[in-house]
Amino acid sequence: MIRGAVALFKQKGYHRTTTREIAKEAGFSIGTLYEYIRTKEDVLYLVCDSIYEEVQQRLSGIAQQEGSLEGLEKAIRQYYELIDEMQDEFVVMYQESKSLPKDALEYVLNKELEMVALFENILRDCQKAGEIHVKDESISLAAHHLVIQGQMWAFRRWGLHSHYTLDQFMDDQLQWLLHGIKGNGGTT
Amino acid sequence: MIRGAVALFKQKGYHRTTTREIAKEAGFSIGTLYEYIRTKEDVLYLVCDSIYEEVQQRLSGIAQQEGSLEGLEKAIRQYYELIDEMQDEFVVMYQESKSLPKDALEYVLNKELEMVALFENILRDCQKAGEIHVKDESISLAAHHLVIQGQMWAFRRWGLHSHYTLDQFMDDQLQWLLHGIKGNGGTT
Amino acid sequence: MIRGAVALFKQKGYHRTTTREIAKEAGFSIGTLYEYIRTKEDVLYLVCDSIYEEVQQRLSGIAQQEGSLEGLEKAIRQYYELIDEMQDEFVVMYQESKSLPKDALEYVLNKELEMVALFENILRDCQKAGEIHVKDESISLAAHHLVIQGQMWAFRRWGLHSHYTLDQFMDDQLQWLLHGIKGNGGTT
Amino acid sequence: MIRGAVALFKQKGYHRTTTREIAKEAGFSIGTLYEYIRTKEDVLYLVCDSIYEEVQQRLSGIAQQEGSLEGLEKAIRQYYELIDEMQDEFVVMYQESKSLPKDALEYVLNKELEMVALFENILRDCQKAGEIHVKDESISLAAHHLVIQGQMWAFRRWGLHSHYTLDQFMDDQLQWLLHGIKGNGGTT
DNA sequence: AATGAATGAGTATTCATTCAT
DNA sequence: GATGAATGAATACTCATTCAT
Repeated sequence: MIRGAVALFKQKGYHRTTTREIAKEAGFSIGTLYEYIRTKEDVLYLVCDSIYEEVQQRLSGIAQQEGSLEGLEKAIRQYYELIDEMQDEFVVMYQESKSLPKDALEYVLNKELEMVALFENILRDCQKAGEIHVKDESISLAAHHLVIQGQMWAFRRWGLHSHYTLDQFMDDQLQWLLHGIKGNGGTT
Repeated sequence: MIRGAVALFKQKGYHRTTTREIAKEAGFSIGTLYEYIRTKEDVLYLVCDSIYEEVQQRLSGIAQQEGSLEGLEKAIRQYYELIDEMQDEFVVMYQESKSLPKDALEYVLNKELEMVALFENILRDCQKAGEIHVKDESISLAAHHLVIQGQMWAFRRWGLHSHYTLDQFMDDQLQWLLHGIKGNGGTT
Repeated sequence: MIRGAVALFKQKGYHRTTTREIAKEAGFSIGTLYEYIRTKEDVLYLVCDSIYEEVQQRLSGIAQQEGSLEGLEKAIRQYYELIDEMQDEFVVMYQESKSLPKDALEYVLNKELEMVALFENILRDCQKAGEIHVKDESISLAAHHLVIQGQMWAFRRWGLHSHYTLDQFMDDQLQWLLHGIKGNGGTT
Repeated sequence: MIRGAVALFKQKGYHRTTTREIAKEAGFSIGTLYEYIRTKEDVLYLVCDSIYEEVQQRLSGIAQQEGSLEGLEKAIRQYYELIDEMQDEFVVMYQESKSLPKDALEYVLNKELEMVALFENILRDCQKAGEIHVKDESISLAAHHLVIQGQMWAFRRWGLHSHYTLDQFMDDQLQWLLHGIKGNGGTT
C-alpha cells in the first residue's frame, strides 16, 4: 500500500490523491483501506515513517568503520546511492510532510535529526581520530550540510540530472566536503 | 493580495487555504478576487512570481563587482540576508510550487535557474579574474550549492535556528565555500 | 425549507433523510442549503424550534381569560386543534429530538416545559378564582397530563383516529379532566 | 444479545448503533450475529418484540380479579411498576419503532393494542360488575389513557422524576382515573 | 458453527467558480 | 466595478452485509 501511495503522491501530490485511488492502487477497496488506517493523514505518516525505516535500515551498517576517512567517504556514498534509489520517496516526504498533524510531524522531524546525528557521530569520530580538523561548532553544521547535499540530488533533479551523473555528483560533492574538512575548514 | 495569500499559505498550506479566505485577507470579495484571477492556481503562480520578482530586484545590484572575492562574498551575504527576511515566502514556494500547472511550474523553475545562473556568472567572473580555481564543470554545481545552502536556512529552521544565528551560519557557510573554491576544490 | 424537512422527516425519519433531499425539497442546491445551516442537526433543531415557535404564537392569546373555566376549556380546545393541525410536526419532533446535540435538546425540552407552564398558570389562576379544587402538588402534574393528552392525539393516530373524531376526543378528554378538577380530584 | 442492544439503543439510538457494537456487546462476532439476524432491522424488531413479551408475561396475572376496583388498581400499579423498571426499554421502543419495516411496525403496534385491550377488558369487567360507570365509547379511550399515562412516566422522566416519586405519581394518577371513573366521568 | 477480513454503496460536508444584481 | 448568493462536483469516511476459511 505504501509503495502505491508514494507513487500516487509523487505523481499528483498528497492532496490531489484520493483515498479511493490509494486503495485501488494498493489493490483493495476503500473499506479495506480503512481497516489499516484511520485517516488519510495516516497514509502520509506511514509513507514518511517507512521511508525513514528503510533509510535507517540501509544506513545501519555505516557507523562501524570508526574514525577513518574511507569510512566517512563510504558512508556518504552509500547515503547518496540510497537517495538516488529513493528519490521519489524523498521528494514526496519533503513536499508533503507539512500536511502531517503536528505530533506526527514532530516525530518525522526527529527521525530526520537522527539521520543528521548519524553523520555527526561519524564526523566526530574522524575528528577524534585526527583525520579531520573542524571547529567543534561546525561539525553539526557539516552534518546538516552533508545530509542536505544529498537530498539536493533528489529535489533538484530538474536542474542537476541533465548535467551530472550520480557519480560525477558524488565525486564533486565529496571533494568539496573532504577538502573543507581535511584541511582546516572553518578554522583560523 | 499576494502578501495575504503568502501569509495564509504559510500558515495552512495552499490546499487548505480557501479562495474565500484569500479574498477576505486581501480585503475584497470573492467576486472581486475572481476579477484578478481565473483560477486558484493563479494565486499560487502570482505568489511564486512575486517572490522571484522581489528576489531578483534585491539581488540586481550584485553582479556588478566583477570578479573580486569581496564581491562574491558580499553577494552571498546579501542573498542570505534576503532569505532570512523572506523565509516564509521561500518555504511556501518550495513546498507548494509542485501544485502549479505544468507550464507555470516550468516558468518558476526557470526563474530558479536564473538565480542559479546569477551566481554562476559571478563565480565565472571570479574564475576569469583568477581569484578562484575550480574545475569548469564544478562551477554550476557550486552555484547550485550556494543557492541551496541559503535556502537551507529557511527550510531547516527547525533544526538550525536553535543552534546558530544568521551571522554564525553565514560565516561558517562562507568559510566552507571559499575554502573549497579559493584553493582548488575539485582538482587534483 | 423547514416545511419540506418536516415532510421528509415525517416520511422517512431524520436519519434516512439525506441533506440532498432536504435541499431539493426546499428548492435549492446542497451548497445553498449549507449557507443556511452548518450541520444536518441544525435542520432538526430549526424544525423543532419552528414548531414551538408556531405553537407559542398560536397559544399566545390563551392566557388572558383569567381564572374562568370557560377560559380553561377554550385554551385546551385551542391546544388540541393546534395539535390536530400540526400532527406531523409533533410526531417528528418527539421521535427525532433525541438526535439533537445535547444543548439543543435541552433548549427544546425547555420549550416544552414552557408549554406545560402555560397551562400550569391557567390552572393556578382557576384555582385562585375558586373554580377548581386540586391539591397544589397536583397542578403541575395536571398540566403535564393535559399537554400529553393532547400529544396523544398525534402520536397514537394509528389507534385513535379510526375510533374518534377530534371533537369526540376533545369532549371526552375535557370531561375527564374537568370532572377530576372541578370536584376535588386528588383530595380525600 | 437483546439486552445489550437495548442498552446500546438507549445510549446512542438505533441509527447510531453499529451492528459491530451490537455483536461485541452480545459477546460474539458480526459473523455470528448475522447467523441470528438477517438485517439490522431484525435486531430492532427482536428488541421490540422481547419488550412486549416481557410486558405481557409480567401483566399476565392481572386479568384474573374480575371486576373489582381493587383488582383494577392493582393491575394499574403493577403496570406502572413495570414501566418504571423497564423505562429504557420503553423509551427505546417508542423512539425507534418507527424505523421498523412496515410489517414489523404493524406487528408491534398490534402488540400495543393488545396491551390497551388488556386494560379495556378489565375496565369492561368493572363496568359489568357495576363498580364503575363510564360511557361505553369512553372505555377504550380510558384504556388508551391509562396506558399512555404510564408511558409518560418513562418518556417524561426529564420533567417528572425531579418532582415526583413513582409512588406519588401512581397515587395521583390513580386518584384522577378512579375519580373520573367511579363517579360518572363522561356521562350525563 | 464461528469468525472477521473484505466490500462498496451511501452520505455529510466543503469549496472553487459563476453570474445576476 | 463590485458583490455574495447559488451551484454541484468532488471527497473522506462509515457501516451493513457477505463469504471464504
